[in-house]
Amino acid sequence: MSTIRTTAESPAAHTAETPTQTAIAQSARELFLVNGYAATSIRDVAAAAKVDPALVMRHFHSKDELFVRVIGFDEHFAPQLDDPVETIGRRLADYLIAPKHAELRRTLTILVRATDHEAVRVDLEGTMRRLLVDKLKNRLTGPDAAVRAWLVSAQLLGLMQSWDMVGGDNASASERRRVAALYGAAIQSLITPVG
Amino acid sequence: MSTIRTTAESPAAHTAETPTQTAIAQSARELFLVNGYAATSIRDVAAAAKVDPALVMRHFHSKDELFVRVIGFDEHFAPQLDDPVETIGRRLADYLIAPKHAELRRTLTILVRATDHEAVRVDLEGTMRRLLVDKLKNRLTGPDAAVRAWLVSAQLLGLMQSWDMVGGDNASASERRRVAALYGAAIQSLITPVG
DNA sequence: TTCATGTGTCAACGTTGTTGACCCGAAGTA
DNA sequence: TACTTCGGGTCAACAACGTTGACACATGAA
Repeated sequence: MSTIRTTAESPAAHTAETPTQTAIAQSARELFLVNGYAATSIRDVAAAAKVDPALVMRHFHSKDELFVRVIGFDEHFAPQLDDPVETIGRRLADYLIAPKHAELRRTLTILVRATDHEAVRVDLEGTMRRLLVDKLKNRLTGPDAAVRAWLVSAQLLGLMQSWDMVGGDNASASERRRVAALYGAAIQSLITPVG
Repeated sequence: MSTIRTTAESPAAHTAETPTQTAIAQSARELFLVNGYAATSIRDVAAAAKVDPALVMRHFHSKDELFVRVIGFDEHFAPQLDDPVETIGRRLADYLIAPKHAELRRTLTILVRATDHEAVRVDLEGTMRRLLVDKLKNRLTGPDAAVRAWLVSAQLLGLMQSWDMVGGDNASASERRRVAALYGAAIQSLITPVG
């Protein structure tokens, strides 16, 4: 957990405006990433940002909205999707599994876990479509391009879920390579099917 | 939603003992499946079962424990795992996507969504290992059998998550066939890898 | 009888997300 | 100048939540 760092370029810094809003957004992102959605209260966020709990509501309207505004991830998938189609699967798996992308993994894991709340579910669906599915769809040839792109995003979300459950971040470099090779091939089978 | 039915053979009926416990368990399962974890309160469950809220706690100790006891799924994967290894991927995809297995899909979806709570996460990991990963692992030949079995379970959970997000239960029969063929092949690429 | 045990009831606790009334200083307008 | 408007910020309270402890009652064992 302590390896998670909220960088200066995190989405929180982009969407907030006043210093107070920025402080709330950063505190919220840190607490959500470490403790998850349910275990983070608005009062916790307010205390960490040293503001009144009601002020958090004034600026972000609800816990759902605060979470969605602050837990976004941006443009992480774009570079891999510009690869030659034959290698996109492996590149996506490599990227998601790389030690340096622990914060992205954590973000996706926390996001999936919060989908019990409809607003989060809608946001995650939209973000995955915008950042991954729509772009990937345009690179695909052959039938069912849209369905195949969706199934790739399903694979990625499933990997994040299980990766965290089995403590994947403790895996050795060689284990990571094997997972990347295996899961990359499984993704690739949707990008360039043999049938 | 209204298509979900809690059958007489649901796990709730097996683990409960007294009539009161059975009534609580059945009400809880129905409400959790329809409304999800967060949107179902213990008071809701108690009202549906016509008992005192405190009695729910007496019998099930906490909301987490109630959820885990009541939302289990049993032996759904066993038949497919006895297939010839060459067809397990397609069979798993077919099974999960079949209209008649809507309650299993709903169960898995709700379970994944509740993994924000650690007790649920631990239970889901254990159940997937017991019902799928350990059995599948023994059928696999070649290197990394355990890792490959885990990645298959990751694929299945991911499919459930995305299937619900895009409203898969409204898909036509031909769309289901295409998804089953495509995703089945992706699963199969982990069961019998080419490399 | 007496004791223990398990079922069920009731009122309350502490915490949660959320709201409405209020205060204040800055900015605009007459 | 005086007056209004508006957004930032504070405070106390609300209803709902998961959970607990004290209590009542029945059954069966000793």
